[in-house]
Amino acid sequence: MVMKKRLDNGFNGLSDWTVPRCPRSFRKRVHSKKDFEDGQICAIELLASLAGKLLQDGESTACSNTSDGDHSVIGTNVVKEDKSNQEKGFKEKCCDGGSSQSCDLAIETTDQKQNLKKLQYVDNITVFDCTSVVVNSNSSDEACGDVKPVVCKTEFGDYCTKPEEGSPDSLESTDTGMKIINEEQHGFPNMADSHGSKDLKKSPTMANSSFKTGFRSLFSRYRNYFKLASRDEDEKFRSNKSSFHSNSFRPPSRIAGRRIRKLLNSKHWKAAPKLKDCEVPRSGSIDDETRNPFRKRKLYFNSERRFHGDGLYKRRRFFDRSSVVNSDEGMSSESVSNSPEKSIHIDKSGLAAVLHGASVTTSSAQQASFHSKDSHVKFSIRSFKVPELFIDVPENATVGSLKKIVLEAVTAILKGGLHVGVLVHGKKVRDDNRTLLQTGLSCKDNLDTVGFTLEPNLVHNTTSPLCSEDHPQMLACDITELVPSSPVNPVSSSGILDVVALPNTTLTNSKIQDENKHELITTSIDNLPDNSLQDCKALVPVPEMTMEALAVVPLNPKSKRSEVVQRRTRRPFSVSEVEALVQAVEELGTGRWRDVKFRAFENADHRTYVDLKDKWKTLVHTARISPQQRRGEPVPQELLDRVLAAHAYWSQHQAKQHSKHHQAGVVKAIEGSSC
DNA sequence: TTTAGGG
DNA sequence: CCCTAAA
Repeated sequence: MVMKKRLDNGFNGLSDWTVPRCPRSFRKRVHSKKDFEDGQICAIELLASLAGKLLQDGESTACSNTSDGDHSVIGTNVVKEDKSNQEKGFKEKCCDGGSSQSCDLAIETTDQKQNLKKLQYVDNITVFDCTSVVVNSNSSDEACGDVKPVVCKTEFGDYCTKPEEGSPDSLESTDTGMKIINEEQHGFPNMADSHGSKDLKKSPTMANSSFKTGFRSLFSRYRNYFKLASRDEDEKFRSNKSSFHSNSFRPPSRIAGRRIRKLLNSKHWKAAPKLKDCEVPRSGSIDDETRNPFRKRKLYFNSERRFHGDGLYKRRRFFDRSSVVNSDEGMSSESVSNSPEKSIHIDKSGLAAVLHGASVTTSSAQQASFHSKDSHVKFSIRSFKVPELFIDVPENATVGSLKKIVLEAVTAILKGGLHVGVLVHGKKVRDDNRTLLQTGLSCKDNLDTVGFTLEPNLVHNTTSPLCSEDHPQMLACDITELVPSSPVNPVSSSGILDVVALPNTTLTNSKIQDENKHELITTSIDNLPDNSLQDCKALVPVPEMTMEALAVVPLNPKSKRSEVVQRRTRRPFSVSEVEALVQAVEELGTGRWRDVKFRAFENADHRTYVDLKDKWKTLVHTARISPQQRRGEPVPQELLDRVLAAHAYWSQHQAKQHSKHHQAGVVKAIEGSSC
């Protein structure tokens, strides 16, 4: 139930994804000794069936069927999950990103025939303990663009994956899988001609909404991407809205954000509320106009414009969520998909290269597991978040200039260099000299409380056009899992994979290499050849798990704490914000915080209507107490007076309304009873 | 989802 | 700011 819900949210509520799944009994399989034995058999059978399969079908591939595939299990220890939905989600987002014109997103495609041989490759492997391994593997099917992950569990480091039944392009082979990765890094399935684009047409709004997240998710989805989030799309979308009078209108991105937040916070799911489209617009009513003495001016708080003027400006924003949060996000749709390397082009300018090169920062992993025998704490970083780019340009700016700005912004970030921060329980560990043990990072601990952050080296950015917002925040990453103390570099050793070897393509990578060795390591780990699995210690796989997979295989059942959400960073209201708030409340009254939010804090994503309401509450309180008792940034008395005035007015107003309502209700009741 | 109010 | 009941 929860799982389902999450998925739906993660994919913008797409409900038409009929994702076939194997019975829960399969997914929940517990590994036993028998599993181990079966695991042995499995490999052989796989090869056998595979060979037959290769002979059998040449190329006919009904993609829909293949992905649905029956679940005739070869090994009894097979758990399968279908990620096609995610892939689809990505496509939508991606395509939308292209169509929305803030950048030209073109997805390269390789020779598809090359992909025909598409094999399942073992993408990620997680060791939960010395006796169990979870393999999360995918097979790619370019025909439909689906990614078909298979999660298997076996014991003793043995593993097997289940080839897609009926899928000609399934093959059980790990090292071939590596090759595939290699091949596909030069391009990926043409998304335009897949069904993802159809969905786009169906739901433009949704598509639009998913632009940001989609773009953002590129990075984590395709681990060699640079994740770049651009806000301008939905900002624009919102600002195009000419009035606030539609109560039913909800900026999609915000909703998505809320959803995520909700996901993080909710312990239970409620039925979705109905849209109240028929609701009478509240803010525009004549009643308001005539009665509200405050309604005159419109003060729109825009944190950006207010401080930077209307000219071109860019600034960076960073994700302020700690990894603790991200451990949740990790289960979300965004960073889950394991897909072969792909490339993105944003124009032909340098950005593409930057994006590509920066891919190193990504990696994926899920939850931690560890060997209690050795005292090494093993980490694996699921993915780093890259600073979000916040771009605001005049409408009459050219697309070219926009591109340039984006490029500059990205370049500036990358040039600035990065630092790594470590978070434990959402708190930054500043003392570099502390041991992990002292920090609370023992192998016995839940490592999901650990987070790494990428912190831009702002010092070097002085020449950049970027201004940093607030405090330099971190780009949280999802940490997840274990990395052996002396990890092998499968990339170099195997020689198969050069995806991760892209590092030197840009300055970024070398930087990152220097500063984030861990990340590099874990990144490469993703592609461990299976033989490395034999060495439990050397195993540093990074499983990208879907939420479902996660549900299937509770990686760390003990860690309920992983759901602990870090408290939001405190962000005191500035005077200008207060002013905007007061202004809005004067006009709209208390009790309409959503409208207030849209009116005055449209672009201040970090201010929720609840925040505004709370702030108003404290403002009223502040206004009532003596100036000596007030703390924090002093609010001009004039504003406080207005607060009191407005509060008094609206309280009265509300009371009136209330009594009216009451009367009306009474009348109605009387009428009803008299009939 | 939004509002309202306590913590 | 968080949490959550209630709408």
